[in-house]
Amino acid sequence: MPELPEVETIARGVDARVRGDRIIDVWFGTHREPFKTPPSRQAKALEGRSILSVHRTGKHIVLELGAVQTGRAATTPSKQEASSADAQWIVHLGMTGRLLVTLPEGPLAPHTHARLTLASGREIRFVDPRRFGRLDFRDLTRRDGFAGPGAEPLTIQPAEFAALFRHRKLAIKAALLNQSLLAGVGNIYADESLFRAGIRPRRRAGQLTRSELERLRVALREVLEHAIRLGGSSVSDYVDAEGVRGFFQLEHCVYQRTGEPCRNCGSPIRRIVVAGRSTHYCAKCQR
DNA sequence: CATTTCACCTGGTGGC
DNA sequence: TGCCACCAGGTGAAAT
Repeated sequence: MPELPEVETIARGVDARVRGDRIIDVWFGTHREPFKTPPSRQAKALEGRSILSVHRTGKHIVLELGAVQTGRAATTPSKQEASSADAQWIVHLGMTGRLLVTLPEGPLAPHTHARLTLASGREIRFVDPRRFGRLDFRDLTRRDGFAGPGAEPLTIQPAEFAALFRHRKLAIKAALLNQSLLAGVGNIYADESLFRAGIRPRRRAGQLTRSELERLRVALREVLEHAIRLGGSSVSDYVDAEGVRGFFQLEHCVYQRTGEPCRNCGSPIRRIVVAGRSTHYCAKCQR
């Protein structure tokens, strides 16, 4: 379901609701797929920890966690900085995952795999029908904090961006989807940014000119920033932490618009398959 | 090593 | 209505 703008929207919403709260109880479902770290170990490690902050890295949501508090429950939210976190809970939403902050009495959605009861009375829920999402606990006293290999598309500079694609023979669309190059770009924003930059998805990454690459870098950043402002794209059932849909799907120029007229020139949008994924483009506007 | 293909899951849609 | 093929926002292992 979620690419960078959707994950950013969710992370911001969750942060606003649970920052400074504390995890007092953890329930996990019985399906094994969502758990990178065994669920029994994750549950034990999460219980009692305070949530210092929540943020996005690539398509991952990272909860920065403070040490387990002993004795009486703290009633005042922690003022600690994320830098003092000694653990992280890392959530990847896969294709259909949702991370919701609800009240415990709220209706339980099918395919709910995790419920974290908080001291405030709220609850964090992870729901994922297809079970492609992943939940992972990381002990920062034993290893470094989570960081994917891919660069952040919102802040990468021109030279570094160009270097990612140099000498590569694969299609630029496939390269954009490779999370170890850029973190956070998925099928929607790969297609939309290539349209905005006027570049055909099948062009070989290493053959793009310097100016085409710079157009692509700027187009990608603008598309992602615009989508974040609109709360992401709700193609089928994506919702943010409050269950609210995004609006960027209304502004898609090519994604899932096969046969419809190009918003720029009117020619029909084409659908092809690149890197095993549906790919949409305008043959006239993209060269 | 770089690149491509496919399996992993459930659910929705559209054709017959 | 039922059955089936196909499609879906992702990724990582296996094959090439």
